[in-house]
Amino acid sequence: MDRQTAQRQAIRGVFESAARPLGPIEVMNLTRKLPGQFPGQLPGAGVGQATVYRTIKALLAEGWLKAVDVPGEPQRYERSGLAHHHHFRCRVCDRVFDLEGCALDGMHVHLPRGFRMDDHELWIYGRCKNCRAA
Amino acid sequence: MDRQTAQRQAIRGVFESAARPLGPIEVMNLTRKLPGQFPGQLPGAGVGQATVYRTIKALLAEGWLKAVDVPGEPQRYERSGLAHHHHFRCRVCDRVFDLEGCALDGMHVHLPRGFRMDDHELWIYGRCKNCRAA
DNA sequence: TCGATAATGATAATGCGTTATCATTTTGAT
DNA sequence: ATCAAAATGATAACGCATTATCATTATCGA
Repeated sequence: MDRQTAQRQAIRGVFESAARPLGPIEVMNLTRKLPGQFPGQLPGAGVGQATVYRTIKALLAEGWLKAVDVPGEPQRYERSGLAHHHHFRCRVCDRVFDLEGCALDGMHVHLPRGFRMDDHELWIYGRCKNCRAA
Repeated sequence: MDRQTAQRQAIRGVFESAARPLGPIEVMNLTRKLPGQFPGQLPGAGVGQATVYRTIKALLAEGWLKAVDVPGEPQRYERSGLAHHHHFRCRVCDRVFDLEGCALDGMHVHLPRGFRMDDHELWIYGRCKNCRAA
């Protein structure tokens, strides 16, 4: 991860403009929609999936990305350093969106005696704006 | 699923006494601990994993079991018909426990305009009683 | 008790997400 | 501009959970 390539720029760009967690294939498809991202790029061309996986791995290692464990699905990834937040998964288009804030702030969660809570994760399921309209 | 067998009894029994969601391999291992569950059972014998998978599938189909989607892991299963509840995952022993009640009761979750919430899921991570002591 | 047939279990096969391979291309320091 | 080293991408290989296969065994109605 020490050379600058058009593919890596494209991948970082996709994450930065997404504002939602993306899976590897999602990333690959989004790079195909970037027009003329790199020199000599054919229309509709993009980044190969091996490169997407490799680059995500490297971006995780350097802390630029963070894994999001989606219940019942393979991992997606989002930019790290975002404020504490949770996610919404649309049951129609299957995309995951960021939600602002945390409904649990200051809330008390009742645990069995002797259990200790280190962390939590909240998932909201429903229909996103697009899929509700459709 | 129309014959009564010792294996099916054993599997149902394991779920009933577990009070927590179990994965197929977990179920298989637990059946090995049942002493003399079925005629001619050797000590430490249990139910084969093909049978565990098949039986879980059947119990899901008849509504006796319900899938639990654990973030970042394969599905586990629990008895259906339980009251609304959430889960605790111990980061040491990796077991999942039921929590009573719901911290979100009556809470307001802020969604982007146009989004609709149908359902939600809360995961608490930490150390269970056993692993905290150890 | 008998016998049709459903269930079991060892094992092979599948599906899918991810990683490794390797020939080719690109980068960036000289 | 040159060139060693790194990156890419097509594809093969892998790991893992799950499902299918099929010979053997168990069930339960007649």
